[in-house]
Amino acid sequence: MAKNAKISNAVIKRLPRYRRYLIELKKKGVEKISSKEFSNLIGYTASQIRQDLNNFGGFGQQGYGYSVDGLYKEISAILGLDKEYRMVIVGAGNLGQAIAKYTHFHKQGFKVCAAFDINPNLIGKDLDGIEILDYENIVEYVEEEEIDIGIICVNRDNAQEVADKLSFAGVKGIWNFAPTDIEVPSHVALEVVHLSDSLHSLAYHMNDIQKKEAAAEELRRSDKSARD
Amino acid sequence: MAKNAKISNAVIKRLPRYRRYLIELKKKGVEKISSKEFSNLIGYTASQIRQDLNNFGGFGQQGYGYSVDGLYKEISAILGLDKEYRMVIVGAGNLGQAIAKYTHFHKQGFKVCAAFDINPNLIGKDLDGIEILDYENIVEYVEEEEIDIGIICVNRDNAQEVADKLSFAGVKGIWNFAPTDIEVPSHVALEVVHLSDSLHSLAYHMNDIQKKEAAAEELRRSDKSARD
DNA sequence: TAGATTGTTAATCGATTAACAATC
DNA sequence: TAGATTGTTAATCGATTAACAATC
Repeated sequence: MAKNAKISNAVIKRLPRYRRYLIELKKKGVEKISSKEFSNLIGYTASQIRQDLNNFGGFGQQGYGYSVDGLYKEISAILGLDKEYRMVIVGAGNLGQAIAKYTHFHKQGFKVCAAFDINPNLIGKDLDGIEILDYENIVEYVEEEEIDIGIICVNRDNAQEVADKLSFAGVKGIWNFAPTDIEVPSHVALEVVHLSDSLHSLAYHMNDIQKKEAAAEELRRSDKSARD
Repeated sequence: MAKNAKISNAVIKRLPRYRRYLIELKKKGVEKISSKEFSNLIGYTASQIRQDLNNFGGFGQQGYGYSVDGLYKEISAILGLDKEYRMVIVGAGNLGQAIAKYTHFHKQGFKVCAAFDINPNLIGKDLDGIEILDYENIVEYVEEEEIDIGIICVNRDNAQEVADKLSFAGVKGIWNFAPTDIEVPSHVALEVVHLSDSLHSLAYHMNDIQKKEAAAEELRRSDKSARD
């Protein structure tokens, strides 16, 4: 059964992934799956899968496994994906516009209701049905339209100011794409996407692989010369 | 001094963040910082900061602290940011176009050389100086132009095929934005940005906060009625 | 030199994996 | 019922934090 203990973020971060694989299984018509079969598919240990799921409840059946559809529905509910979310984008530059147009989120119940900017050349424009409005009016819009999530796509220097305004206006969550760290009140959830950090991490791993390959090559070379 | 042991990914993921704060400090003209001062700023413990840095070398000086500029340069070098990287985008839809136009990466030495698509309506177009080319020709382009990184912005179903082709063509790293897991050869570095997963995680935390607030409210209510 | 702060070892904490009794 | 597989406790592993000797 469901526990009251705090669930670690490592577990939460795995849930969307479980859910993606369950969607694939459903598509293939698979009706049940054991933790061992799931382990082979998703790459987590069977033990970890059972531990993770048991944080939320006993969704399986001994001797049988887990119902694919049942588990899909449970995880969707845990993540809150049985609800609809209303979002605004702040900063209608390239990234903001791309997210506005990215219909993928809309299909999953995350609706972009409007975008906001301070640039008079952008205000009034339409992005595939999503209007760019004046940032001046964001607080009343968020209140009146009952916006749940604010997406920050402004530059680094303005990110905190936008986060403060969104929090004040009453959003429940902030999705930050600005390349800086921001602070939000404890009643606002914060999720960060640091694209630059991600790219830097990629650069590290690329160089690490190169370095290891060079070292291995050096070893072969010196081995060979020792044999000669 | 630098160790040979494998450095955990948790450490690597913190390096770009250290670097961001060091840039801010440099801007402010701060020349040295102790692990304790850095801890107050960045929010990691002083102990963790010293541990992290000592994975790569003894960059500090006892009794003094760390040189801001020196540490910035060391971390930049560790991440491989003292080099230039040549990138291609595969999939010139909304996201691909946004990344192509996002000049932020270019400033940091990550140059988008071209975008690729199969859509005849897109091929030949120009995205702020970046041309959209025919995906047919991607292998020879990557080879001839010595591309280091492939950015996957195609849909889920085509992501693995694209990853295979990029790996075959000789990229050293793949940055995957497609909402699916892909496999790459061990000599290719892989970094993933799962936007949907991130959004789902945000949804979880929003609902978690709401649930806790509701529970706290309920507690106050029942407390009050017990007192009455 | 005395004070400050690192580099590094030891202790703690938390997350993952293994084992197995419960049970379908 | 026997076999399979979960739910859950125990053991292990790895990452973080604390402590302190080394040293600038």
